[in-house]
Amino acid sequence: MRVISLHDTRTGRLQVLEPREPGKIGIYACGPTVYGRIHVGNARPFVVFSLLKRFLVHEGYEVTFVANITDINDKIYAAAQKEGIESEQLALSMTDAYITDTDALGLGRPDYEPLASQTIDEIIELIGWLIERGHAYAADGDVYFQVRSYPEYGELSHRNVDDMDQGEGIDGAERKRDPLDFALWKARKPGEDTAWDSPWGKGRPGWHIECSAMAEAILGLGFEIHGGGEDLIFPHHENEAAQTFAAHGVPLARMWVHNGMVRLDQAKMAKSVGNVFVLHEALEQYGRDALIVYFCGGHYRQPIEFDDERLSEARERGRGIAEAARRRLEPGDSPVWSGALRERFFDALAKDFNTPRALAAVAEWVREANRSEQRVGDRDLREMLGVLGLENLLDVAPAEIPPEVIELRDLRERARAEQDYARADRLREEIKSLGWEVRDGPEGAELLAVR
RNA sequence: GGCGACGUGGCGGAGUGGCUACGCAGCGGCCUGCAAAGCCGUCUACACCGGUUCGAUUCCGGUCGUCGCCUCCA
Repeated sequence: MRVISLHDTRTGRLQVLEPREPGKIGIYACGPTVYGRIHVGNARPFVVFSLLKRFLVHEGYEVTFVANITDINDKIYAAAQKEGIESEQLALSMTDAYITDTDALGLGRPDYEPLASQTIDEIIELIGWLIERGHAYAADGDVYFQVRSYPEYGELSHRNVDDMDQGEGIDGAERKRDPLDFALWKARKPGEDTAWDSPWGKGRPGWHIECSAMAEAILGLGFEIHGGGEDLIFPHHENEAAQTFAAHGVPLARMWVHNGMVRLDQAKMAKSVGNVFVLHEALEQYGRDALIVYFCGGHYRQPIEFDDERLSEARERGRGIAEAARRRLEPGDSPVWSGALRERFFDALAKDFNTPRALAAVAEWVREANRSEQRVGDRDLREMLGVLGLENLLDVAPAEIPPEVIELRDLRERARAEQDYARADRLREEIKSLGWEVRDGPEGAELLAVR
């Protein structure tokens, strides 16, 4: 097993991955709040942590990957009301859409995808602990976490409680003992069409508590990797960390790993900014291969710009790999030169999951194969690409060529043999108009479907 | 204002105290009737100003700029 390290937000440095139990890793990555179709930005953590899991599995770990779905939230109420439907119905349909959209990424599903609405008992229990330990208080059916009762608050996001701009007139302000306090439980408000019974009356969980509860319920305490977009560091993850430690005296997670933002026009892609590109349209336009290559083309912690040039380039890179598979690869063991590149690939991933470096090793592998005189065994490349979810690039299905295209190809071959190149070129154009490209090679003319 | 990250060749994007990243595009060449694909070569960068050092793109300080969080947010 390689030594694997990742950048931990809390300590601000690379940290060696050390499991609680040898050989086992738990990953919890915050998923979306389902009140609309997800956008490319939402897809990044899904991709990053799905691929990280693949890598850890490849390295021999038994990995449990949890990605929650937040289906109770103010935004859901608001969006449902606007559409004139029940919030439960909206959450349900958007959850379905989320599954469909992320399925299309072709990376499989996380091992668990818990819903906030199905973790209410655990949430209530956790809040109970917090009250009992003096870290939370009930007020008129709401329950708040008392930030100043927890001295470590701010540890994850590296901020000082006293430095924060506080006390904006947000709801519940008059019930809070301190503007810093945040809601664990919110009493039902008029217009809200879902609510659950609790010791504090009918209501629903606040935003952060559900993740603490779901993560603990599935992965237990002190699991290895808690992840998500870096915009969640504060307050979401800070609050999660605080709640769990305050309730149990044990850290929620050992390591906090955050991905950078996807940007559109130099600004964070976000529904609130209004500059979103929805995932399913990106998938239709560029294909999942291009999307995956695009995400892997930048280090997960850096921001990446979403634009046509970058996506087209990613598609081109994917095409190049598939092209090599078509013309040079065959099933079987890879040549000796492959070993060093394979090592470079996995070493790159072991050191803070450096996918751009890993992709560089792939590129060199492909070039090496292309310059080979004979066919090359694809085993190592398949193994490498498999970790990035791109092994399908190697499975080039021989296309079904329509008879009329073959006929034109034969006519062209005859014209070429007769050195009637003008005719041959016309025939090529004709073939092209039918969606096929002719490539003349030593073994005759090949036909390729134009993508 | 506070905290954090970043500024690399035409465009992206890694990385390192001294040694070719890599990709895409361009250009030249090989191959080829032409084209495409592929291969070879080429374009040799590290915001600015100081400092440390035999030597800094890489370490330290400052300046300028960009972005993220501090309120919902992947």
